[in-house]
Amino acid sequence: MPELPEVETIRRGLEQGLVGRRIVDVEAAPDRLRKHGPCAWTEMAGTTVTRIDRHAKVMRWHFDSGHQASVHLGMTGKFLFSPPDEPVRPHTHIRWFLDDGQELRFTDHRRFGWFALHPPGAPPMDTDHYGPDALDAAWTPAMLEVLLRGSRAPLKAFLLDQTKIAGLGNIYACEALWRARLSPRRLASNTPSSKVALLLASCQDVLQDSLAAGGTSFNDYVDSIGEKGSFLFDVAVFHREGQPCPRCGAEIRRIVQSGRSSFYCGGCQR
DNA sequence: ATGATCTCCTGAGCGC
DNA sequence: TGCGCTCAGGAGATCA
Repeated sequence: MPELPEVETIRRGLEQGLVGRRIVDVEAAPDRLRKHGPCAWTEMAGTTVTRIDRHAKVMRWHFDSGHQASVHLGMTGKFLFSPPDEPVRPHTHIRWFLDDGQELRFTDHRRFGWFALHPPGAPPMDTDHYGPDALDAAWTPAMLEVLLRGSRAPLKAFLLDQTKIAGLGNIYACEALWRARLSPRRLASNTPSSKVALLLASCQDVLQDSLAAGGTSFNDYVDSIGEKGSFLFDVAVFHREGQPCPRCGAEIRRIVQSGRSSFYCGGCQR
């Protein structure tokens, strides 16, 4: 489940292997992904990706033709560089044939991801409704506090809301709340002022720590070269129901909030 | 207007 | 062993 650190790791991998390479040809199955933008993917043939940036979990590819593509990996989206003779895996939706003889392949078996190609002069608006990227240096506790006070959702739902703070997913929302010693059930608007700075720092630190470790390697996450995350990132509560809290020893609980699992320590998260 | 729920999709994991 | 059921979850659509 790629979240911000995983997407950033993949973005860096693509920056190494894709940027500056001419795309000789593209083979695509247009109906296999849930959203593919106004342009046919084959319009990428003959272009070169000049830059890749990222907002939250969405990558933006810039082409020398002026096209731009928004890319979301959903739950299971993956990019893999492959030699051309490598067998094509099931659920491969796009293949880019590069001028160095390599292929880049996009696979996504659950098809929650999207690859939206937009024409020159019509920049994608896919993330216009997003809040600032969680790692944006411009964040201040005061900004976060305004958003918290204006919400009636539980803290966990608040952190998952990409229109407020963009980039956190289920894993890091759980982990950030644990670090801040805040219960996922607490209403966002009831977050004590004295805790807002800690919550912001916890969100950013958990993402930075994971990024430093190459992304959490849960389930089937791999970076663009096909390597698993280095797995150095230590998860305190996520998927650890029934185990002792590494901080206070109380049992880690699992509850369902807005249809998603929240893991937290009933002992030290208030 | 806001938050909760439903929906998409498929493989993994489980019980019988 | 193998079938079939449930679950996971990002985020847009829909409901309350």
